[in-house]
Amino acid sequence: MTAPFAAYLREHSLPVTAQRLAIAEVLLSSDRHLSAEEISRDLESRSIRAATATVYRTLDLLVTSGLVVERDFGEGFRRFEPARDIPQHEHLICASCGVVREFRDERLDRMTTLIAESNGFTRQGHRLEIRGLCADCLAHGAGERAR
Amino acid sequence: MTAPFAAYLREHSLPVTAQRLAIAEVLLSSDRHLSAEEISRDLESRSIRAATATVYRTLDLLVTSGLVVERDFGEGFRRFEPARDIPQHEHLICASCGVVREFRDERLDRMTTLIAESNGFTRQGHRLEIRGLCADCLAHGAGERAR
DNA sequence: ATTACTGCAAACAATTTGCAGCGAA
DNA sequence: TTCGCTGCAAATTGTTTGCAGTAAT
Repeated sequence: MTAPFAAYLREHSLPVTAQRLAIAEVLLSSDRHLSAEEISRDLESRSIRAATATVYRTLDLLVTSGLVVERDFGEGFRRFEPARDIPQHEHLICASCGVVREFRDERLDRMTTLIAESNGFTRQGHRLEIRGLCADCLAHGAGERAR
Repeated sequence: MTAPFAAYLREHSLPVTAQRLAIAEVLLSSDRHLSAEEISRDLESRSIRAATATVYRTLDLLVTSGLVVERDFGEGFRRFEPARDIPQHEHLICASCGVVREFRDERLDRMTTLIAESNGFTRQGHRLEIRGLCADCLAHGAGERAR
């Protein structure tokens, strides 16, 4: 899981350290959108120690390497997810429990390009978030991780 | 411009103070998406003094009153815009100069509702942002207010 | 008179930075 | 060895909160 990151580091003659690999491992093997704090906690639970600053510095590296993408769901902090192979996708966020579901819709690229053009802009990218209630939260009562 | 806010305050038996009116005036008469700091600076330039805390506390009031909406463009701080009468609109943001242009597209409501449903979610709302270069920045060289 | 507001400064949370010491290459 | 990394703590930034004093009702 961490091989591509190690490769990236070597290619750029940057030290391949235990902390960097551990952080990459946690994030790259996860299928969730993790915050810096969640990564720190995960490392702690695995009895791997890495200072907060190191986590942030490594996240920078992972983002510039292209292996990880940064997300901002307006929570007041950032989240990170493995880039995987999905070229562009959108997020469905449960307003109650916070679960994030990804989806892809081809129409959006075309649509946003047209909208941009009709406003005199040249499109570079877009971001769509849908908020709502997931099936679970709808079935059971109020959720927990609300915001 | 500040009349509806004064009305709101009176209806809720809350003091109508000079600071509150000044902050509402700055924001409600603006057609931009202002940050708390920009509002503070604007007040300063008009020689009106209001502490940062007061600006934030008044912004809370304006948002709960429904006269102002809060936005998060992932800049690390929030922006506020008068609610006006536009029920729902999206943002086109210039990646170079930061200018924000609003647009509306009816299809999005339907489209996002369907997408949510096909993923087992009940749609509550959505947010679409398109990033690109505005006509000006495209014509002239590199912009200034990049991020 | 009440009650809520205001400014100020301290408190906070997420993130960044400076620096001495440690560890890859 | 030589850089660059790491931990730690201090610094930053956007925002919130506690409190004594002040102003709106």
